[in-house]
Amino acid sequence: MGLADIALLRWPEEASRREALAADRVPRLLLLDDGISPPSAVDCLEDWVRVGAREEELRARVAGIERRAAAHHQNLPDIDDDGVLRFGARWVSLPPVEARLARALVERFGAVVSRDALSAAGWPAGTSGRNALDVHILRLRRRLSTAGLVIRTVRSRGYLLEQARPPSLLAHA
Amino acid sequence: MGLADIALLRWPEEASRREALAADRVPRLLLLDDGISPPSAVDCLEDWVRVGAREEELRARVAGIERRAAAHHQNLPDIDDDGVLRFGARWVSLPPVEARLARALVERFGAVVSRDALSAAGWPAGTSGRNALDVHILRLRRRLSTAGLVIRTVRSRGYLLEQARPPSLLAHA
DNA sequence: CGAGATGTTTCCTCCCGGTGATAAATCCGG
DNA sequence: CCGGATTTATCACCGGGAGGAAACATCTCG
Repeated sequence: MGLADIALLRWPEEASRREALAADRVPRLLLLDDGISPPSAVDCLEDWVRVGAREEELRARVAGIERRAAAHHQNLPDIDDDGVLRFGARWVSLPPVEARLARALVERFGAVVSRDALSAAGWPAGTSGRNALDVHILRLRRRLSTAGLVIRTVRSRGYLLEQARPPSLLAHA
Repeated sequence: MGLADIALLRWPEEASRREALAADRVPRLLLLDDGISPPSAVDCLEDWVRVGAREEELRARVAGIERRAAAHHQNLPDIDDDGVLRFGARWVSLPPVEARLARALVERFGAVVSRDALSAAGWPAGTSGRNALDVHILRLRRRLSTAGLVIRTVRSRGYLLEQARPPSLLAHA
C-alpha cells in the first residue's frame, strides 16, 4: 500500500507517459509545473498538484486517488494464477488457454481487445490455427456467462468484456 | 456551464450539507480550513482546495469536477479508435464508415455538420455514390438511437447530433 | 481407459458497404 | 393553393467477408 500503486509524473513533460497510464487505467498524480493548467481529459483515477505543494497536500491527494481507485476496482473481475476467475460473489475455473484470454480481456475490462492481442495472449509461444481463437472465445463465453460476464463482439476490431446486463436496464428504453 | 452547476461549501463546517449533496449526486467543491485534512469518503464528483488557494487553482478544480460530472452524466459522447461510441452508461459499436461519420458529428456535437463535411469525413479516400451518405446516416441513426442520441436534419444544410431526450429540467422538479 | 483440454475442418449466418428504386418531405414559382 | 423540382428517408437487394457453432480428431493426465 502507500504510494506504490500510484504513478507520479510531471506535467506537461510526461504527457505521453500519462496517456499510456490512462490507457492502462493506472491511477496517477500529475505534478504541475508552475503557470501550467491541468490537462482537460481526465478520468476519476487522475489528480494533480502544483510542484511546490506541501507534503501533506500531496499525501492527501494520493489518498483520495487511492480511495477512488479502490472503489472502482472492487467491481472488476479478477483472475488468480490458478485460472480461477472471480467476479463479485461468483467464480469460474478456466483452463489454461482460456485463462490467458480472460486475463487479456480483464486487463482492458470494458474496452476493446484486438484479435491479434488475444492471439498473442492466448498462445505466447507461437501460432495456432486461424479459427482457434474463435472457438476459444466461444468456449470462454459459455464459462463466463455463469459468472455474470459477457464477451461482446466488435466486428473486425476485437472483443470486449463487460458485466452482463440485468434485464431491468434494457426494459425501459 | 460556469460555477453554477457546482456546489461550493466549507469543510468541516458544512459537513451535513455535504452529505445531502453527495446523496443527490450534486458535484461539489470543498473549501478546506487550514490544518484540516480532507474527508475520506469521496466519490468522483467531489474535490477540495485549501481556503487560501488562488483563484486559478479554484477554477481548475471546478473545471475538473465539471468534466468528470459531464463524463458521468454522459453529456458528451465519445468515440474511441475501435469505433466504440460511449454515451453515458451505454455504448454502441460502429462499423468503419459510420464511425467516421459519427466522429465528425461528435466533434461538433449540437451543431450542424454539412453534408460535404460528412462525405469528406466518411470517405476520405474518394468518391461514394450520391445516395451513400443518406443511407449511412439512416443506419447511423438507428444505431445511435440505442445509445440515447438523435441525428436531426437541417434541410439543405446538413445534420446535427444531439441527445435524444432533451432533459426538461423543469419537467420533474 | 475416460474425461477434459485443445485444434481443425466445415458450414452457415449475419454484417457491412454500396446501388437503385420509391416514397416522403420541403421548397418555390405562378 | 397548386404542381413540379429538389432534397431526404426508407426499402430491398447483392457481393464479399467476418464471426459463430457443430462435429470431429488429438492430446494429456490421472
